This record gives sequence, C-alpha cells and structure tokens, in this order.
Amino acid sequence: MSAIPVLRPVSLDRLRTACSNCGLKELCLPVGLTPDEMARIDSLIGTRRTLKKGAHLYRSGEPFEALHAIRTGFFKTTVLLEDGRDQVTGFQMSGELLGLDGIGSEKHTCDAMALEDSEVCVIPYASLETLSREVHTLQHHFHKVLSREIVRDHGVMMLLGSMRAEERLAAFLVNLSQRFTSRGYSPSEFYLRMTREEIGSYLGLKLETVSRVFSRFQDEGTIAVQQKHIRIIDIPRLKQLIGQRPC
Amino acid sequence: MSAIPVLRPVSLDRLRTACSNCGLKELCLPVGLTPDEMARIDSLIGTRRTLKKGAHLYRSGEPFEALHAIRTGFFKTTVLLEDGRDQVTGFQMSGELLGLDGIGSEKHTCDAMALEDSEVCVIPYASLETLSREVHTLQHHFHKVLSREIVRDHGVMMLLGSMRAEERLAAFLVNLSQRFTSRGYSPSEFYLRMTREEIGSYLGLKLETVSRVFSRFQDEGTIAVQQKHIRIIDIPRLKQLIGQRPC
DNA sequence: CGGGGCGCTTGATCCAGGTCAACGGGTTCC
DNA sequence: GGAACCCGTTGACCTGGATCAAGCGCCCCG
Repeated sequence: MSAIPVLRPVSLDRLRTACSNCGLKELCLPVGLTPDEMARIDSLIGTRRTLKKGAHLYRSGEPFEALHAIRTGFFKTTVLLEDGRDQVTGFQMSGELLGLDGIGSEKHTCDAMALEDSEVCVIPYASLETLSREVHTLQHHFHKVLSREIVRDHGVMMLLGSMRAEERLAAFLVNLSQRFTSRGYSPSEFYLRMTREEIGSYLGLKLETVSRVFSRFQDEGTIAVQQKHIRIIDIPRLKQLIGQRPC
Repeated sequence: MSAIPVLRPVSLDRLRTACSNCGLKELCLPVGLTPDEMARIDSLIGTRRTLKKGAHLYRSGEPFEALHAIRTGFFKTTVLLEDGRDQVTGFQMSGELLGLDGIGSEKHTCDAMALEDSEVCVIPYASLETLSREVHTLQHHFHKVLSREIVRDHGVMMLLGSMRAEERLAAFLVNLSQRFTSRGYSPSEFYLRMTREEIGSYLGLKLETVSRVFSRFQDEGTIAVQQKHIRIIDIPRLKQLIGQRPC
C-alpha cells in the first residue's frame, strides 16, 4: 500500500460519520477493506438519520434512493396486502443493511420501522454503484450481502413452510442469540424489542401461540421469560429442536 | 455509439452461445444493453450445459463458480434440513438466473434440479463481476436481478405466513400464468412441470390439499385440471381470491 | 402517584389442513 | 406390450394452531 496520502480539508461532521471510525466496520459494508480502500468509502456516507421508536425509515411505494446501514437500534420490515393483512419480513439490528428490496424497482417495496430509538447511515445508492466499480472488494462484498439476504429468506421460507410452532420459535431465539453474540452481547440474555404479535407475524403464527410456546419452553426449563426479557437456559435443547446437533 | 468494430476470429460455437443471438435477451441478463455493450457481454457465456429431466444442475455444498441462465426447460430449487425435510424455494423457467444464493458463501446453499430436459448458459461468476465493473448497464441490471429475487422471496413469505390454502394456490397459478405470458405462451393454458407434492412443498401444503383445492377450483368452474394440464377459465376470480379474507 | 390502555397470558372451543388409507389411471422401462 | 410404480384423487378421521374470551400486570402519561 504505497499510496501517497492526499490532504484535504475534512469537516468534523465528515469525521463523525466516517466508516473508518465506526465500531461496526467489521459487521457492515466495509468488511475486509484495506485502510486505503476504507478511506475511499468514507465518502459514501452522506448523512446520518435518527429515528424515534415507532418512526418509519421508509414506506412501501416511496422512491428508492439510498440504502441504510443501522448504526444503533432495532428495526422491523413489513410487506402488506391490499386488504390490510401484513407480514413482518425481518428484524434488523446494528451493522445490517436496510432497503435492498428497493433496488429492483427503484421504489421501496416494504415498510421499515424503528422498534427503538435508532440511528442509521444513509448510503446514496448511485454512489455505492459508482464506488463499487472502482473498489473490487466493495463490489464483491456488496454482492455477498445481497446474496446472503436471499439465503436468509430461504431459511425463513423453510421455517414457514415446514416447521411446527415450537421449531419456529426455537429457530427464532437461536438466531437472535447468535446475532447478539456477534455484536458482543450476551448469547443467553436479551430484551426482545418486538411484541408477541410481531414475532407471530414473522413466524406465521398468532400471538397467542407465541405466548403459549414461550410458556411451554419456560415450564420445561429451556428458557426464562418475563415479558420482553428472555434468558435462554438450555441453548443445546433449542438447537436440538430445530434438527441441528447441539454444538 | 461510434465505436470502431474490432474484427476477431469468432468460432461457430461462440456464435451459437452468444447472448446477442439469443431469443431471451429481453428477459435475461442483457436487458437494456446497447448493441455495443451486447458485443462485450457475448464473451461472458463460457459454455452451455444440457440436463436431462431429473438431473441436478448443482447441489447444496458444492463450490459456487458460476451462475446459470436457463435457456430452455424448467427447474426447481430446494433447501434441506438435516433431518431430511426439504422445501422447494422456487420454480425457474427460461431467461431466469440460477445460483444467486451461492455468491454469499461461495458455496451453493440449495439444490437445483431440472424438471424437464433443459439447457442452461454457464456464466462464470468472476467474469460477471469483472465485466459489470466496466459495463454500468450490466452492473445495474445485475443488482436489480438480485434485488428482485429478494422481493420475490418476500412475496413467498407473505404467502406462507398469512394466506390460506386457496389463496396460495390462486397466487401460484396467477404467477405461473403471468410468467408464461411474458414468454409468449398462453396465459390460460399450460402444463405443470412439477408434481402436486412439489407444489405443496413450495406452498407449505400437503399434496392432498393441493389436489383437493384444484378439484374445488374445478367444481366452481374457475379452472379445468387434468393431471398436469391446467386451463384457467376465470383469471379474475383467481386474482380476486388473492388478498381476500373470508371473514 | 394513580388511572387507563396496551401487551401478555391462559382457558375453552373450533376448524383448516394434516394424516391415513384405498384406489385408479398414466407413464416408464424392460 | 405388459408390469411396476409413481402420481393424483378422494374419503374418513384427527389435531395443531386459530379463534374467541376473560383477566391481569406493566408501563406510560397526565
């Protein structure tokens, strides 16, 4: 890396929003970039946006212009049918990208709502395409992010199409646990940011069923639930439930 | 477009596999390219591959090296759980791309099987990344293809998570009808390439339920079924069924 | 600090779709 | 061309999760 650094005036705001200073860079879009490449992608982030709990980041039908990387907070995305029925398609946490669904039609195709006070980085999509033509690593990683979203969706399809209620909830908890772990939080103890109804919508179950299965898990000593506070006591048991050998 | 054409020796085989000669170019990856750009992407297609009905194009776990564009034929993709349960994640027809799920992990994450004798174009993935850095239109379109796959998956999640059996089958038939139409076939009359069991797996239903709902549709005069031959009599009725709650 | 409402739990009952079983027609492969 | 098998249909019955209903507790807001 023998590039000669070019000194340019840098605003404080630019520094504040820079990917190179971000604690999530190993989780987010800049994964695997050299310091040199990192400097170039710093220019990607236009602005930051903060959202109060319950606020929409975007809604279905709005023009798509930018992706959003979650810096802090927690989101849900939902699609809806004309008759009012809706379905949660995912829960997103820090370091994850929102808005990939909008690229295809240049319009958002789902709603994204903050489930707690949150902050996101705005990544203008046109800039991302331009920069990813120049920085191969970025291009490659962006494709991977898109592809992994497809694989994740296949997992949800599997879950919705061929698992029973207990298995779905077990898979859901194990998934949350793993994602919290990779963010440095406890694998076994966390607060759910979403309601039973939202969990049910995501898993194709009614809220009563979610509640009942949680209670059953608790009776069996697999987890301890108190409202939104979850403590997983027996992770291997949960993994075993979803047909995975407990590692 | 004032590029000076460069004459190069072109093998017959190259000509045969060229995108620019392909009847599907308006449906497949080269959508919207100028003749100039089209000439460049002709080099993308490495080879063609033919598959007998029942043959696997790839299997889960195999290293991912190339995408596959379907030239003729019909495929299904399935994911499977350790315990043997599997789930059909999609049915693909001519002009559609197979293998997008493999980019993220550099391994295939599902099985792709030909449901009739088929032919695919092999698109080495490394070449596609390289070329899409040079041809913006290709890059942009490829991103759209990835994004649309995500949106399609959201649709399936909606279907699996909040629709009843009749609605799922109606949505399935309408979707097939539209895709056949855009390929120049009849919107109302076609052969199903998949079994009742495969349809059921895709829709999260058992094969008996699929059969029963088809029979019910037939009794109501909405469709005419005879084994794999389907004739849709009342498309508006099917569309009306989608997104309507009985109560 | 007290009231109201939302979110959660739990019980009773119902029903869509699953399961089991029998059969018949079509396709495929010797 | 015939046998075996897969595939599809249909009936009878069962059940997991939905629906309906009631009550409770936590949290927010005034």
